[in-house]
Amino acid sequence: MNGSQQPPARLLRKDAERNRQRILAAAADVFTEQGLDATLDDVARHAGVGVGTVYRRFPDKASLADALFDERIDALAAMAERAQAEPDAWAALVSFLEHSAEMLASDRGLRQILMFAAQGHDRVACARDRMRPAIESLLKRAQADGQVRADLAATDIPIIEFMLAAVAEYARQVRPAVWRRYLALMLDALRAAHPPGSPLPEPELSPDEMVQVLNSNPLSRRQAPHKAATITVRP
Amino acid sequence: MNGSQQPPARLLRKDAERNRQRILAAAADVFTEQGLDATLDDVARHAGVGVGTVYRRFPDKASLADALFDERIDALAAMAERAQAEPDAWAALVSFLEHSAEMLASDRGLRQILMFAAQGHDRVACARDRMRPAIESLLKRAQADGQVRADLAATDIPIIEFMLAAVAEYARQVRPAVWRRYLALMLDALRAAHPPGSPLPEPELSPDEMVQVLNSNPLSRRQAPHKAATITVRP
Amino acid sequence: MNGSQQPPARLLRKDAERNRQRILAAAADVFTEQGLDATLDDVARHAGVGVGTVYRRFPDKASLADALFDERIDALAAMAERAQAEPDAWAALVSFLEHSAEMLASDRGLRQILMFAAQGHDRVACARDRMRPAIESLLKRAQADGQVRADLAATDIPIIEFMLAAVAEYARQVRPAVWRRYLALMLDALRAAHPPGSPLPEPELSPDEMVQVLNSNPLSRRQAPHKAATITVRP
Amino acid sequence: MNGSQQPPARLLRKDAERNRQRILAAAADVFTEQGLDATLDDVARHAGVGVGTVYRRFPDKASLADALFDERIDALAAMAERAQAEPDAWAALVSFLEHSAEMLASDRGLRQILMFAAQGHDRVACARDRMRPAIESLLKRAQADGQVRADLAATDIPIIEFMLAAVAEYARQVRPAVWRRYLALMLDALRAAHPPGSPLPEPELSPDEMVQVLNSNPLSRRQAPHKAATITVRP
DNA sequence: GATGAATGAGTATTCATTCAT
DNA sequence: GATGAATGAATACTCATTCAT
Repeated sequence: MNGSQQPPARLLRKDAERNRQRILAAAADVFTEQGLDATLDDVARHAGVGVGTVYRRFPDKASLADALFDERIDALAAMAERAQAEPDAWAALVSFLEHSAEMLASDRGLRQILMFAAQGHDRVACARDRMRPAIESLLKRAQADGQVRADLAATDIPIIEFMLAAVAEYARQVRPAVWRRYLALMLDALRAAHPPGSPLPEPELSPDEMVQVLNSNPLSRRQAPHKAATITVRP
Repeated sequence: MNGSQQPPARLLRKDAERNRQRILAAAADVFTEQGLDATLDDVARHAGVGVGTVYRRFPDKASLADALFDERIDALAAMAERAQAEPDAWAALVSFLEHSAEMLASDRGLRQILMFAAQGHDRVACARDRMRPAIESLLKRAQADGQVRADLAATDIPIIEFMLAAVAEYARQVRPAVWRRYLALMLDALRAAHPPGSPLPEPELSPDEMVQVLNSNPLSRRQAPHKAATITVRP
Repeated sequence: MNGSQQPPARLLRKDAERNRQRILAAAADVFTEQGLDATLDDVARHAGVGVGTVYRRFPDKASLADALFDERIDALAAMAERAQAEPDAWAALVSFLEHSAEMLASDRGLRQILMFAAQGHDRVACARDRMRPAIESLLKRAQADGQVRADLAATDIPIIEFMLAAVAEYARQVRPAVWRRYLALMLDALRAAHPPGSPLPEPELSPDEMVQVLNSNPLSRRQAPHKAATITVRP
Repeated sequence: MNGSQQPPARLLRKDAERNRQRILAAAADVFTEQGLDATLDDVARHAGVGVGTVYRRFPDKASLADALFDERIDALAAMAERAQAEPDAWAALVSFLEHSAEMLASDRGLRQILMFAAQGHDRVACARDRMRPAIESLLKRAQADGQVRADLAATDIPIIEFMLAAVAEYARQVRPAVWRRYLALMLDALRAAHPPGSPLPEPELSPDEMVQVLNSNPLSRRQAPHKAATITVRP
């Protein structure tokens, strides 16, 4: 999907890299099927390696989820960039929203990572950063064309995706495509042609706040992963 | 304790009912604060009863969550009914959406129940049924007045609530009120005044499907816990 | 040994108390045989209960060790008090040192608790406090009689015990009684009759420092046991 | 790497010896800081080699610790010999006791090896043997001068060191120098000038017994790791 | 020879649920 | 009926040791 596979900083031995890929693939499978509650033992079994191997590549469960997230964000970023090619600004934005929602709708693990997982670290921030310019450009262009309301911000886009992902998760067993209905609703809301009922009452989340949101979510509670000093205050 | 004194069944039931209420109240508190991950021991402690008592009243954790859900749905239904009093049809609908979203935004447990919990039984279906007429009436009236697009269905309303709840959960630590921004967007989408960008592409979830959705969600999935027999042979 | 069994603050149900005692006895056995590295599963198995039961009574492994320590300290305190009965001040001190070293020499678990375990909490401090008066009185009396050098402090006594325990641990398999040789040496060092080679070069550990020592030892690293706030400082 | 070029065995051994030294140095560092619980990966990383290389040079962790012990015993032996230079016999003995205790006090790993580690092989016995003559000579000379009690044996000296090491380990975080206090006490006990309270009650450990002690200590106990076969039958 | 990847039994701890008192 | 004691499978993660590259 995202062609040039982002290799882990230092090049791994060929077999190690193969295992790394196996693990990521297994994690994708297992998380997609069972959600993030799946055990790493399960992932390891699926990958045909020992748990130790999983832990050698990813310091903990959250990191594995992050890596997956990271990889998928690349795919989303690529989508955002591909969408720019679209001649019509509105069509470009819609195309991005639709394709990325399709991606979210078809991958339970990704959905859950998006909804719950996150990392106090740079990877996710980086990932977000990688997406942001493309999204901003899509949005600005549509706003410049007068096709999208001016009070919409770039950070609204991922949140809208998030809402659609929530619907997809909710109805996944019964009507996996029903999120399209709400995407259509949302698109109507984004149009600028009509006078909005009222100015949007809350400022958008700033990029900083987006990071904080991620850091405040469950999987992030990751205790100081590597030799961090821990001070304990008794209640 | 009062073993020898056999009180009439009625009275006992009254006593039991008091316990049941205590437990529900405690569960509300505890789940609201900590989400559904709170332990039943915690709930029991809050309620001032033993865990055993909780299990006497509710067959398992999911059922307790269901009962809570059930209760809150009553509150939502009441809200929907109160909203009818509003003279303006649009204002009535908005009032309902806003107040119920406020309720969801302030109660983590309820949010999680809405998002994940459910149990395939009649209680939840009944609960939904209780809400439906009021919601339908709110919606129909606003549609009749031409204030809301005609292709909106009654089942869309809870799903919109659900989307807002997802946002509230997501941003709870950082911007607990940001859901209002997306409510405003949604309201613009609901207005009928403007020509919709396109007809809504997916039919709404039917009431039956809403029930199925609940039945398909995590807390229900509880398969007979994996009880694998393990035989250990020493060398 | 220490007659009136110190009951856990709140009275336990009879069966629960029985289990508690079983667990303590099993822990004593197992720790004595294998040292503190024994697993709690092992202790539970020895006690004929499930691990969960052990965890119900003792929040973690260290607490179990503490409880044991606590119990034994009672026995030591009793010894110190019994020793007071001895008419001769020197004989009293020697009797205490000897009997308590015997106790340490015969119980590997106790030795290891003394050497490594400890608790950031009050139990151990309390335990120490329980012993201190008796030890101080034994020592002061012998010093008043001119039988023990004046520069010896009450906190030196437990440390001397500790040194003997270390020897006992070291030689346990080969010459379990050899500690007596070093006790005799030590006793000679304690005598005041002769002019000391030089004043003792380091001040004794103050009672406060004794507590700190315990708190700084491995088993204490016990992370905030119950809902303590944890602040994590990245390196 | 240099596969095709077959260097003479000697050269390889030289290279290997350099690695061996690196590993020992790294182990010294790491064990000194963190004690024997440090992982071999850590040691290897510090040494700038792979774990495999460590295993090529030392059959297991215990052997590495042994080798270190071995090396340090050399340093101790050197100390003992240097101490002989001291003109006064008592001063020579004190100098040795003090300097070797200082060494133990400043090296956690060495302390732990002394206290716990050992391996039933010849190396450690040899090491002990290397020290013995110097210690015996120091002691005999002081006894001949009438400065040290006659019933003291050469094997008492390492045990006294051991006791001081135990104190140093115990109080390391709070009062790292407090062992000097107990050294001073011990020195008073060693003096022959005064009539001993009583003859020492246990014979000293014989050199043979010293070896047995080492062989009986924890790191050796390593039983064939419990490898229990586990068969899991799903219901 | 050197490397570091792979292994997997082992550990402390949690929590839904059952059952004796 | 109520209580809370008991249970034990399950989970994330570690590390000594082996082995393919």
